This record gives sequence, C-alpha cells and structure tokens, in this order.
Amino acid sequence: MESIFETLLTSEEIPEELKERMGEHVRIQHVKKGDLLQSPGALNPGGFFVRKGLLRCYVLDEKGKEHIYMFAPAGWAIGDVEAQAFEKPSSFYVDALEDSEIIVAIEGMHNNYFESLSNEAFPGEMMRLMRRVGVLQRRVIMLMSATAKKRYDAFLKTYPDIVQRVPQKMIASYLGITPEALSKIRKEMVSK
Amino acid sequence: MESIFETLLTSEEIPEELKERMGEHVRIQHVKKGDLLQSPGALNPGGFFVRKGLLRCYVLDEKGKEHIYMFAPAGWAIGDVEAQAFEKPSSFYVDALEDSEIIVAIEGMHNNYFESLSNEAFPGEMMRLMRRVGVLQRRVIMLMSATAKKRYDAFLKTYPDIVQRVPQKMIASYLGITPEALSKIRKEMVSK
DNA sequence: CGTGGAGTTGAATACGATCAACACCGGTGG
DNA sequence: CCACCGGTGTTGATCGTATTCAACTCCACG
Repeated sequence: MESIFETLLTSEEIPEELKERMGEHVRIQHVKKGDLLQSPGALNPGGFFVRKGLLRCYVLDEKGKEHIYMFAPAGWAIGDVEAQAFEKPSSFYVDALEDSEIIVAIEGMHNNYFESLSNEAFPGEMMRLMRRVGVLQRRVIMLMSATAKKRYDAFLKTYPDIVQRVPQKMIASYLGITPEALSKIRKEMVSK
Repeated sequence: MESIFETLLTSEEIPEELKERMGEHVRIQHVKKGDLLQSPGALNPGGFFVRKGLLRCYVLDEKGKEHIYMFAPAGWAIGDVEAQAFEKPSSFYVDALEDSEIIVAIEGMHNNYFESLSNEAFPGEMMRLMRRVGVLQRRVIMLMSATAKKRYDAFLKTYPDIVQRVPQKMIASYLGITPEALSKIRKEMVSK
C-alpha cells in the first residue's frame, strides 16, 4: 500500500499509474530556493509532491506578516486541498525553501476531480488525506491549548530535521509566535 | 455526487450502499444529550455521522481543562480520522450536546480499511475528508494569526446556528480562550 | 425554596507582542 | 583584502491582551 509513495519518491520518471490518471496534467519540475510556486487567488491551483528538498505553504495577514501553515519535506504533499477539489481559488503562497525536485499536478483536473481518480490511486490519495488530517488535528489542539514553549518542544520532537534546515523566524511563524519570543524561549531552555 | 450525503441524512434505513460496504459494522443509534460516545485511548475507534442533533469532539489537558476540537451538527461526520485509518488509539472524547440520531461506524473495519471502501463510496469519503481539511486549514490560520475577537467574529459568521445551541463557555473553548475573556469581548461588542 | 452551573465583573498577574538597539555573520563590490 | 551592507538573531523596556482568581447575579431544575 505504501508503494505509491515510494514510487513517487524514487522512480526516475513519473509513475505510469499517475500518468494514466492525470495525462498531461502532471510533470516533474526542478525549482530553486526562493522560487514562488503559487499565490493566493490562483484558480484551479495545483498540488505539489516533494521528491527532494523542502517547500513551504504560508499566508500573509493584513499587516503583511507571514504565517506558515505547513512545511513539506521529501515525501510530503502540499497545497490547498479544498481549493483543488472544489474549484475555489487557493488561499496560500507556496515557495521553495531549498532547491527541490517536485511533482506538480496542474490545472485541468478540476472538471472531474473525483471521477478522474482511478481505483488504484484511491488508497494512496485517501492515506495522504488522512495523514494530513491527523497532522492538522494535532496542530489545532496545540495552538488551542499549549503555551509557546510547549508548542516549540513538540515541534522539536516532531520535526527535528526541519529545525536544522530553516531560519528560526520561520519556526516562530509556524508556531504562531514572534521571532523575539522564540529567541527568549530558547534562551530560557539552555540556561537550565 | 452529493447523493450519498443526502441519503445518509434522510433515509429511514441505513443506505444499502453503506451496508454492503461495512456489513455489521454500521448502525443507526439514538443518543441523549450528555451521552459519552468515545474516550481517548479507545482502540479502533468508530466514526460518527450526524443525522440529527449535535455532537462535540474535545480533549482534556493536564489541568483537566476542556478544549473543543470540533462541533458536528447534522450532515457532518466526527471522529479521530487518523486513529480510524491507521489503527491508533483515538485521542478525543466525543459526546452529544443534544439528543441526536447518528450513524455509527464501529470496530472491525480496521483490518482492511482502505480495501473495504467500494468504488461508489470513495468519492463521498474523499469529499468529506477534503472538506474537513478545508475547515482545519482555516482553523489553523485563525488560531495562528487572529486575535480572540477576530476569531469570535469569524465563528459567528461561519456557525451562526451553533452559537444559539451551545453554552458560551463551549464557544470559548472552541476558540481557545477562557469563558471570562469571551464574556468581556461580547460586552465590548454591544457597547458600540 | 435552595442549590449548582452559567455568565458577568473586577483586580492582579503573566505571557507574548511591539519597538528599538545592537551583535553577528555571509555575501558583494570597491 | 577590506569596507559595507542586509538579513538574522539577541536583548531589554514597555505595552496590551488574555489568564487567573474571586465575588456576585441569575436562572433552570431538583
């Protein structure tokens, strides 16, 4: 059942299964650190599956401040799921935090999104969605109930690799606090 | 494509489609206000689809304080999606806020969860999941970036019906603030 | 009637945001 | 090679929002 993921990650070409299903609407792409892949308002926004590298998904508030919704290292998919499925405009920016190799699923699938999914593809899609729901569940609980320090502790445990790879201010943004606050939390932690 | 939802909501019996797929593992149940349907740690926890009434999903923190993860009025499904799919213990309490009529999907399906989903069932399942991801997306963004007052405003717009039906302290719990804070926010609002 | 939960109000407190100043690199161009 | 620069992170002072704790009112329900 995991094979779809593994194929997506390792095969030289786009998996046959995926090609059949999506036709011309899918391709492998190499992007560079800093490249902007999607902006809010895009109609029929694509989804991105990361083979190598690291993507980021975020919004800007009315003051222009960034709020990072999620990180996507290799093996993860990113994008505005709801917008993809229900023909809404996307609500997120997506950009690359490292040089990355990704699979892009682009426009054109929206007319028959659900019908276009083959039998074999379904379990993979479902698993991805459910995993994502799980991540979001924990994220909501954290944001509702835990202090900044506890959220940071949880982040360190859950994403130890990501901590090394992104600037600290982005961790802060993901946690919903300011860079200054995170800096002070870290200071507290080393002192004991 | 919506027909599955409508059937679930209105038909006297459990839809044939669902029975075939889940066999004995699904049933209609009437629950009373206050009934506890699920606790954290339950193995192979079920999911609940609400036909009438209102369910609630929440956690307790180490101080025993409730944090409401979601409300489920008629037409919504509730439960720990990740736990259902990946054979983890559930992390939530689920109880009834009103006398409710629900469809319960119970244990036994876990061994072949993905395989057990029939072709016709898939689009419905997928849509439900994607809709849920959309709700969670907005919830995360709200919790990260908006003040208590703005979160309350958004809640009023999004769930005007629910506001009438649950005690105020539960709204506060859902918003991630204390009942006192919500009380003061409301006072501010009427004064201008 | 009373009793307990829900909501309100106020005072004191705590946590994180904001603002400003500064140290510390890692380029880039002179 | 060095001077300069912008971005990142740190630190401190101050401010604001929400929490905590306590007292009180108001009902709904026994």
